[in-house]
Parts: sequence; structure tokens; C-alpha cells
Amino acid sequence: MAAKKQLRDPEETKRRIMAAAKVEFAKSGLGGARVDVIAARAKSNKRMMYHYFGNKETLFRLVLEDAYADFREAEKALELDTEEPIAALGKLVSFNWSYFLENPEFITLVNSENLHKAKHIKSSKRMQEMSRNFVGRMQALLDRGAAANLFHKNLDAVQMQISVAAIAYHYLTNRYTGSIVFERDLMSAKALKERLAFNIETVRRIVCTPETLRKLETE
Amino acid sequence: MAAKKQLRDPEETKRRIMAAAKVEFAKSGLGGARVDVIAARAKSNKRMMYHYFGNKETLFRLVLEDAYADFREAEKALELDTEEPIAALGKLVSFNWSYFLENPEFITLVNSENLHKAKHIKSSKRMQEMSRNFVGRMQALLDRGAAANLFHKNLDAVQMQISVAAIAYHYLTNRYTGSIVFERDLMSAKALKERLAFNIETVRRIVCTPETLRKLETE
DNA sequence: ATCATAAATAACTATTTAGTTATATCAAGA
DNA sequence: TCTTGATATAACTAAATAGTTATTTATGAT
Repeated sequence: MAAKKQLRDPEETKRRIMAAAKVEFAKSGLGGARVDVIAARAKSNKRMMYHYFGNKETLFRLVLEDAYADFREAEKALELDTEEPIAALGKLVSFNWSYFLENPEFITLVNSENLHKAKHIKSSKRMQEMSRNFVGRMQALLDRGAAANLFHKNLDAVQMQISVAAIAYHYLTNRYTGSIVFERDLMSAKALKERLAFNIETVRRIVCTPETLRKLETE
Repeated sequence: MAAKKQLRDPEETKRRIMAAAKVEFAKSGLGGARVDVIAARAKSNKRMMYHYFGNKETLFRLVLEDAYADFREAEKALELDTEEPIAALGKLVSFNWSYFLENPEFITLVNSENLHKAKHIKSSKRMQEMSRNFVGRMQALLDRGAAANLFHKNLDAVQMQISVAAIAYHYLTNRYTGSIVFERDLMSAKALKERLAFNIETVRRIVCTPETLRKLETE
């Protein structure tokens, strides 16, 4: 256990700055974020930010990498390979939904990075390492389902991964304009519950063969 | 026909400012956009922008509303109701894909507005008017498909609309981080072609009954 | 205890930025 | 043709902003 009330604690200061930066970058994007706001929120000061991180963009990169790392860690903890394929898939869809819902800053950080054409993580070794085996788990799941004659064969794991994320991410990232365009509150408890159910059913229909779907219907 | 080489042409000046603003807002987001850049790009000057639009945020709102209007106009031109339901659905999926691909500024403008929780269009009368009958076309298509015993009954038109957009929009808006995470160029001609095919097939599987899908397979 | 180093703070600076003021110029109607 | 109002430009300003310099203070090693 680390000492708690040290007057000087570089690790803790760094941690506080990162946490504050995450909030500010998520709220305002990289361009709109203010280093003064980050420093104040961290109950530190600008000079410390520059001392530990060099500049605003490096800080952004580290915050973003951390956000990806957290997401990957959470996903790894799912243990899909012991479960029955259809149930495992539902679990994966639910996980994506809940994660984006509970960690809205992940969405805005990723959006911000894409606005900048991913220049901050483009040559990030850490990002590359994290991405390894990411698609592998989806591929394994699809293979298991196909072997059990439940899923279509030759499903593309990358396309599936993108689609599973898409139907959750898109709904949630565009929740504000969506609520106006569709003239309904997309974030009401009822709407959220319905969307999750819809998404689980959607992914099932994508991967399962017509025969499997028929069986599921008549159960 | 309007005179072309007038030294003073308020309508043309406004148009140039709007066009320049669209480029700048799309490239840098609302927070990152610079009014000086907009003025210079429009070959006008800042004072004109303030004269005609009042401030940066109003200009942003007008640019965004125009972008939505263009999208809705293009969609309206599709004439889905004369076509066979499954073909019409494919046409709608293709339209969404092509539109987002050919008008990337639509995506970044919408993303930017969502970062700001849709505050600029929240009470926009024009947006509300545009949204009318938007879901109606999808509903009509789903009804036709259901009546022909091709589609599931009781499909939610809003969920479908969101999903059809999602599988195109998400792929394209996150093209940069996606290309890193999945270690493949998501924007190569081959990748784009494959994604569109995947999306058409995906939506078919969502709406069609297992029986319809079986028939399509064996054709 | 003392000293060297790292951690922390505050005050500062050079630029950038949204928005304004002051001024000039065109074009249409009297 | 003269006047008036709208169109256009340039120069300006006050506030904000990323990044720095100067200075102080705590802490761990000796």
C-alpha cells in the first residue's frame, strides 16, 4: 500500500492529471479542451502537465491509449469460449452496449481521434500490441458456432466485430441528434432496453443460418 | 439567370461563406474551426461573416441544417415504393453507404453537433420539419415487405433506420482508428466493396423471415 | 543535519482568437 | 447626378490560450 497523504506524490499527480484530461478531452474534444481546465480539475497546475507529459497532444494520446486498454481488458474478462455460441454472442453484444453506455468518454475520445485522422495513435506501438488477438476471439466464436451448424460458415470476423460495435456505438454517439431526428428520447430506460434487445436479435439473425433461426423461433 | 460578375453580390457572398464554413467545420469541428480560415477560404472577410450570420455558432447551425437538408433531399429522390421490397431495401442500404462515403463532411458535422449535445439544432424548427416523414418511408417499405410475407412483422422502423445508418456510418467515421485496430486498410477499393456487400446482406438477414432467407439461398 | 534533486507553484509571454469599429465603395432610386 | 443604404475591407481590441521562466519547497540519500 502506498502512503496516502504525501505532500509530494508524482505518480498520484500524474494519475490525477490523466483523469482530469480524460474528462476534459471527452467533453470538448482535443481542439476544444483547455489545458488550464485540465490542470484545475486535477488540482494541480499547468506546469506539472508539461513536466510529465510534454504537451497537450501527447497527453491526449496517453489518455486515448488508456481508454482503449481499459476497453480491451474488460472485453478479455468476458470468457466467451466456455459458453454456448449463441449465448456467447449475446453476451458480447450486451457487453459492447453496456460498455459504451457506461463509458461515454470512450466514444468521444475515439471520435476526436478520428476527426484528426488517427494521427496520435498511428505509430503507437502500444495500440498495435493491444489490437493483437482482438479479432481472434470473435473468429474463435464464429468458428465454434459454424462447427456446431448454428452459424453461417465463412463469416468475416472483422466485419462482424465492426457491426457489433456499430449498432451500439452509433446509437449512443448520435443520441442527441438522434433524439431530435426521430422525435423520441433515445436515452429513456425503455428505449435503451428495447435497443439492446433489438441489437441482440439483430446479431443473431446475421450469424445464424435460416435453419437455426427457425428452430429458435419455435422454441 | 442571375448576373455573374457583379462586384457586389450578397447572395453569392453568403453562399461562399457557407461553403467555406462547411469545409472548415467538417475538418476541425466547431471548436477547432477558425473564423479567419472560413473568411479567407470564402475569399471574403470576417466582417461579412458576422454581418450575414451573427456569430460562429449560428453559422455552424445553418451549415449543419443544410447538410441534413441535402441528405434528406437525396434520400427522397430514391423512389423506393415502386420497387420490389428486398431490392428497395438493398437500394436504401447502398444509398446510405454511398452518401456517407461521398459526403464525409456530413459525418463530421453530425459528430461535432453530438459532441455539443445537439444544442444548436435542439430548437430548430427547420430540423423538425425535415425529420417529418423521414421514418415514414422506412415504415412503408417494412409494411410492404411484411404484407408480401417476405419480412418479419412488427419490425420497428426507427430501430431499422438507425441500424441501416449505423453499419455504414460507424465503419466510415471510425475509418482511421479502425484501420489501425484491425490492421487492414478499411478504405481500399476492395475493402469498401466488401463492406457494402456485407451491409446489404446484413440488413436482408435482419428483416427477412427464415423462410424468405432459405428461398433466397437456394435461388 | 545538510544537500542535491525532484516536485510543485505562480507569474509571465507571445500568439491566437472571436468579435468590433471605422472607413471606403458600389449601385439603385429620386 | 446626387444621395442613401447596403456591401465590402482593413485595422483594431480584449480575452483566451499553449507553453515558459523563475522561484519555492519537500524529500530521500549521505
